[in-house]
Amino acid sequence: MLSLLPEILLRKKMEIVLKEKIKEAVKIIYNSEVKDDLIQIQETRKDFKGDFTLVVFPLLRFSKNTPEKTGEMIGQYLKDNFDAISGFNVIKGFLNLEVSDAWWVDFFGKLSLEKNHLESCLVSDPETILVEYSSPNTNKPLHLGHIRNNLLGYSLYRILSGVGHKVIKTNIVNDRGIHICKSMLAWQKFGNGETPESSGMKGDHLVGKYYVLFEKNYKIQVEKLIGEGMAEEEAKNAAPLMRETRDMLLKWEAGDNEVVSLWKTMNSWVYAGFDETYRKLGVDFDKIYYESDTYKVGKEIVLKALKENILYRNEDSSIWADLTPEGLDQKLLLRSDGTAVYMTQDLGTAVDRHKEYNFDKNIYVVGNEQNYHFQVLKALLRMMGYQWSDGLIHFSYGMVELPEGRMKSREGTIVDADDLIKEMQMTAMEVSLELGKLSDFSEDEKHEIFRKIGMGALKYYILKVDPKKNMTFNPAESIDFNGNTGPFIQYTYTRIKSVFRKAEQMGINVDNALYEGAQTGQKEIELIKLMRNFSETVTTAALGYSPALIANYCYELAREYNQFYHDFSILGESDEQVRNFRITLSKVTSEILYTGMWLLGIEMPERM
RNA sequence: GGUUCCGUAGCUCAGUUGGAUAGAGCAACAGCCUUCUAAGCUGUGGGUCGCGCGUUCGAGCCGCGCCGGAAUCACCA
Repeated sequence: MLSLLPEILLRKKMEIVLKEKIKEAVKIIYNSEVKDDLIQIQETRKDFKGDFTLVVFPLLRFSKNTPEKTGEMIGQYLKDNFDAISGFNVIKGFLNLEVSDAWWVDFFGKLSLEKNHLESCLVSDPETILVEYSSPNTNKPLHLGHIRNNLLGYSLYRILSGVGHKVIKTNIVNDRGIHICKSMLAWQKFGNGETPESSGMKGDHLVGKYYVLFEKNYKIQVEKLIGEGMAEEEAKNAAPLMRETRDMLLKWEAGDNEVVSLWKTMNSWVYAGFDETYRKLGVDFDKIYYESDTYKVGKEIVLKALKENILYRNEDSSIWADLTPEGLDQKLLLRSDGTAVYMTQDLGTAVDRHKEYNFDKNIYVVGNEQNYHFQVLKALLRMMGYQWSDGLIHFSYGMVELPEGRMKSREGTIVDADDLIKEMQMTAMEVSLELGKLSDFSEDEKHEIFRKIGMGALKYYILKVDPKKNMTFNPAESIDFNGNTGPFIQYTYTRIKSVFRKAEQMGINVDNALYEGAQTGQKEIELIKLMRNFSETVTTAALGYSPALIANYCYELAREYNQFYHDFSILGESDEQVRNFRITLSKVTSEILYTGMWLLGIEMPERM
């Protein structure tokens, strides 16, 4: 259980103190001891007057009175005995408590002094957490699905390290296996020595081209065999290309020079391509694992478990686990020809990692299509006696679909990551140029801004959705920069920055704007209330692995600020105290927006 | 068929220990720039929260049963 540090207590203080006061009230008025969980305090809904609301229904057993009367009694007690409460009203069974403006302003004063708004979110018991994300295959370029994966993984890293954990970003590269051999074989057969240099193609795209070429020719062979009267399953196995691929995999595992050399060359092309895409996405890794290393560890583990009779060998000498006692199925761990499967290497990777980092948690950012795989992985490790398998967490996120349905390589509907990134930045450029606010910037500066806006739009669009859910990626909608979007939040931020530039011109010191005794309005209080929720949102996001909570929070704060900005003049305010108060309000808003977006891996431009 | 997940406005999504009259954005329509950035703000319309039963003072949220959809159950990864 998470214990609260003093910083978060500050933010939660009102609820905690209120609870104590209400317990006191019930004790004095009704002579009863109340348990904590019967005192339900929530923020008052906007359509009612008040700041905090006590749900009185659970207390009726003590008052033996109507909800209205009970609310009245407790409300009156609080008003009389608690300075911060300036008034109350009772509607049905809800006691709405009004907190004095002075309390809010005082709270905001403390908030504005925080150097880093994440301090209030720090956990008291930091853990060592590995976050594995991206996990590409080296036979194809990255696509939209990988983008969601990378953005979620990276944001998770920011959030978890932001609240104080020691986080290691890892990537496991799927650089071996039958699928890799397919591209290699196709290149050997049809490539005529083509390289990224000779073709001018990005390496990962070039290799992907040969993978597609393989599938195309393989399909023709299979159809031909079926036409000759062979059953489909048999034809798939008997097709010459498939046999050659399997041979190649055997040679690879045996360390055949020619095959290994080709493999190294083609992989290096792919890595160069991936590095470029990662750089554009703004993600990176502390440690990269290669399955070409870990599958060996996996094999050893499997063979050891076989000796211990945890696994069994089939007649054809393939090795299996019987997971039926766990409610799962039989699982193959080594093929009859002795080669490893996906699960084998994942076993090896997990054991390797635990040896190296002794992690508390190992979070796998992997799509929900692999839910079963991770259920099996955990069960296997448990079976084999690895206690730490409890720390394996499958961060299972939903698929990205297009308005017309799933992406299908067959139908050419795969959204390529590089294309998409480029398109978003182009759109940002078009919109910016049309609005024409950046005419005094150099070309380089402008492009840096377009990049931030384009990526901000893309990242926010994807991260605002609950990771667990499948999402629809609507291209037309994703390039809309109005409403609940990344650019909307960036825009709010740049507006504040713009105010500060103006303030500077006017000779006003933004960092030290004193506002003692400033009169506040309802809108200002609303903003303070929202800002108060930041640390709790981040904490919940960290515990629930949900960047979406932070995204939606940022949106809400930006929307609230924009209303404030629209309704009130900041620098034009004649009362200096009020003006300074609004300046500080703007400053803290910009800080929180910046930090929130930072947790999502989204950069903020200073102007747009 | 087994397992897991999902179903909220025309569309995309919020709605976290069960709480008041279920919220945003997009799209449509009507307004607001001599003012700190209109990528903004305001307003209007739009809902049997898939259906039914149950638990509860109270259910979008919890339980059971249906209906609809997705994923998975490979000697693929």
